[in-house]
Amino acid sequence: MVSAKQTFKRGAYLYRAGEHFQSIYAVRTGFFKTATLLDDGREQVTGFHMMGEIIGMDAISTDIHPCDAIALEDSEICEIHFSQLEQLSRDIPTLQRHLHRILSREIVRDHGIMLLLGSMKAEERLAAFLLNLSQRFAARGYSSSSFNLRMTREEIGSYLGLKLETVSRTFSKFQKDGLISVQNRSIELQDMVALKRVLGQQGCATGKNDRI
Amino acid sequence: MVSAKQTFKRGAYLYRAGEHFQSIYAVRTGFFKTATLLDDGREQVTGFHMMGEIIGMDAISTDIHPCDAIALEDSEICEIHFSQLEQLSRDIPTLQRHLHRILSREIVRDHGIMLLLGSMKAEERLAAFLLNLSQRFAARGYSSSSFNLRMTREEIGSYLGLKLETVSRTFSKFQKDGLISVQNRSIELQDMVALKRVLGQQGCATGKNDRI
DNA sequence: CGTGGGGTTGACTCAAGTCAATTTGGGTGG
DNA sequence: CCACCCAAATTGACTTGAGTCAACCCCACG
Repeated sequence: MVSAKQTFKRGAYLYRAGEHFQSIYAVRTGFFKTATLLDDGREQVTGFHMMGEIIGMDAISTDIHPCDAIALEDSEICEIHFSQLEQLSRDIPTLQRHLHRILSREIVRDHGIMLLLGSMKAEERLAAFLLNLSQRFAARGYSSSSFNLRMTREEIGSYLGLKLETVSRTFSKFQKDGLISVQNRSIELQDMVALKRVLGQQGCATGKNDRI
Repeated sequence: MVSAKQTFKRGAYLYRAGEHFQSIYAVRTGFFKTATLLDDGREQVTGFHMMGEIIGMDAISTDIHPCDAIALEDSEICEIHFSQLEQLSRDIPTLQRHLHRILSREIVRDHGIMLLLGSMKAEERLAAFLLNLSQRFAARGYSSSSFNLRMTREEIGSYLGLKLETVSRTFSKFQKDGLISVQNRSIELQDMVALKRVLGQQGCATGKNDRI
């Protein structure tokens, strides 16, 4: 069912919008973004995906991938043939349950982002974003306070519903206030408590280990 | 598996956030909203659900309902016991596939809303909202151009990431421009082409029969 | 009949977008 | 190895769309 690992260079497409759906993919190492190209040419980022996360589940409903998946750094992927997975999950109830949980979790995550996009302001969005990345790195055994962003300011902005200038300005403000230290893609969270306070003031629950 | 229909009066809770998950629910007649209560007391609407749609799938991942589901008018519900559904879908591959499609479709819909919230402005959001409702009514054999809103301006705003005043103002503007006719909850779409143009200018694909 | 929740409208404010100028830094080819 | 180049990032000045606050209307309902 799980084919051999495949590797993808930075910038390579795992799949493209419009392609026929056959498999979902588990990120083994590296970092991906998923994004849809809008009619007017702009790109909307729908998610960032790191080690251990599953990509491609949004294609099950139509058998067509609705978005692109692009490696943001050299990455390794496990392809999971979906109809084989379905077959197997018929015989293994716990696998079946696990699959359903994963699908459902994706829905919950999306609701979290809807919340963020619908009711938070720029600083809160960025704080939520950084804390979420931090948690996900921590859960994978990396530093929770110091990491490299794999994506551009524009991609962050697209994901968070902000313009790249706003992302940049907000990072600068956080740095000025001593919450973080940024230089280019490398980030250090210097005062997580304060970052959480930025979030907390507007009241948004961030799922613990979840991609927001 | 499918228990007898249950009825819910307007304002009644189908389930509440925090309750244990056991079943998903198919709306037979009526209209529901799902919403989460934020820490600060405000409510965030995550969806509106009408005849034929399934509610509660976001609870599969944790076995706890993450949001409330509330009837916006007198409604009938079919409860679907989820572990029985899983059991059955082990024996009926087409049912299994159908379930997966439904779960995946929910993800796709959420991505659509993320798009809306992240990149559209007020008029575009409202136009998308109205056209989406119109499509869903049409798909169920009701008029696509004339219907009653079941929700308040505040609930629409919460769903679309706008304040109720903005919703009201934008309706008024649409009316002034001859795109729609509103009085209170009753809406008539008078110029769908123009409404689609409002959408089109920013470039957002609206799924055909999908709840956005 | 009141009363109150839902809705509309206006005046004002401000957060974020836009436009533009500059700096930085990584990658490439000579 | 260096110089150049271009994409990414930063910062400033200005604009604007939507939020805020407030007054008011209008039914529906007790």
